[in-house]
Amino acid sequence: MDIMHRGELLELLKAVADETRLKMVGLMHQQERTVTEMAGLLELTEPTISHHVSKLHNVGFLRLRMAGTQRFYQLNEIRLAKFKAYINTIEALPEESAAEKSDDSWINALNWGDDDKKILRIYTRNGKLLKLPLKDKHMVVVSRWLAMLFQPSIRYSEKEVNAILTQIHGDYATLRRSLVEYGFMRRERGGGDYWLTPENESGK
Amino acid sequence: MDIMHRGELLELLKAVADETRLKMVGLMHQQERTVTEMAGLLELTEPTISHHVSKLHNVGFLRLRMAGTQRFYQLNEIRLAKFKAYINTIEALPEESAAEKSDDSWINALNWGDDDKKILRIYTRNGKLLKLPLKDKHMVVVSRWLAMLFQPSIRYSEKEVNAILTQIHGDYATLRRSLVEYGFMRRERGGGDYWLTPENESGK
DNA sequence: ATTAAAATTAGATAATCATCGAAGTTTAGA
DNA sequence: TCTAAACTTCGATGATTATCTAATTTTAAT
Repeated sequence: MDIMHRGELLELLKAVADETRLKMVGLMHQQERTVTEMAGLLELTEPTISHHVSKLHNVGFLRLRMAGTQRFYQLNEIRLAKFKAYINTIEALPEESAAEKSDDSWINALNWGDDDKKILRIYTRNGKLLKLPLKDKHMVVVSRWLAMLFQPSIRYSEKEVNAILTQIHGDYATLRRSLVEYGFMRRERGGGDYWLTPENESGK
Repeated sequence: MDIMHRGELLELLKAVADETRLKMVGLMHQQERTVTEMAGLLELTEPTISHHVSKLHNVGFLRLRMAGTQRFYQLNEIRLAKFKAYINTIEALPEESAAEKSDDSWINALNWGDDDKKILRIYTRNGKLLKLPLKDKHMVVVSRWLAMLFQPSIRYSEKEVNAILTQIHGDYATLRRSLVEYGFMRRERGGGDYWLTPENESGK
């Protein structure tokens, strides 16, 4: 798997090095929680909790399930396990190499309309998703981009799909569902492999 | 050993969730470093590095060796290992019980002069050392207090002494040496057990 | 005693960020 | 189409803190 650089571990540490967020991690362990629920328990306002949820979610510490007007957040145990594993190398973290520093030129290289490029720029940096879009329109654009990570005519197991998407954002499950929901990928009825839908193979 | 509460782990996380300090952790791994040296390497001023060293040292992440006007800091691997171990319980940390919340009344109960009590209050909170005193006079007062953690006429192995002192501050080695240096404890020539010096048994 | 080196402390500034109230968005249902 | 609930976003505020310069302390050496 990929190596963790100092900058990445730093982001995870910052996400968790806050009293309120540390409490929230405890609350979202082994059960789903809504923003309103946590606001009540911690005696803070909903905007404040929403702010913290966003910080935790953006680094992939949370999984999200949407149901009606509610959003159920829960700890992403896999991401957390990775964090714990990387902590063990905290004294010996490699520098970020210059090559992989801030580069968004890949967006320009896309054969897309300017509007879509602008949207993509909102949510990505260095080829990673900073946060998940809320607006449907934006999520479609992001999903179209994600579809480019897969090869035409190839069948992927769920595990493989997750492995690819987790490079982009910790909440790979939400990304995977969006790919299917917006028609960029299909899967066999009742579960099984995934593959690109033909009309989207070109990424446009 | 003792249980780690949320507040304690939070302190450790905050100490390490900073870009400069994370770099410093790397620098002080497997070798001693001085403030001036790190200031040069990180291109920051000495006061800035001193500030960060203090944050790391206060939570016990560093060991200190003094030599002339220089202070050599190095990672306290034991404390770091403990931190790594506790990270594994991050989702399920207990609250701090009300009983162990902010209580400094124990200082008043001491049969000491007001000046010494005042000094002790500078460096301690809730029975723990916030930071190590620099002034000799202050360190003597702190050492006299530390001596009260031991029983008269009992011999302690170095391991036992360390176990007791580590409850007070992560840099137990410095504390242990101070106890001997200021005459509150003695040890056999050439190493071996420690014991309280008789004239200090009463803690005064 | 003076001086020099290393480190810390004091005080100031600027940036970051947790929190809030108000306003906007999305979804479900009447 | 209107309303209500859940959540997010916006804009503002206050607290924290990383960093600096200047001043102080500590130790060693001349």
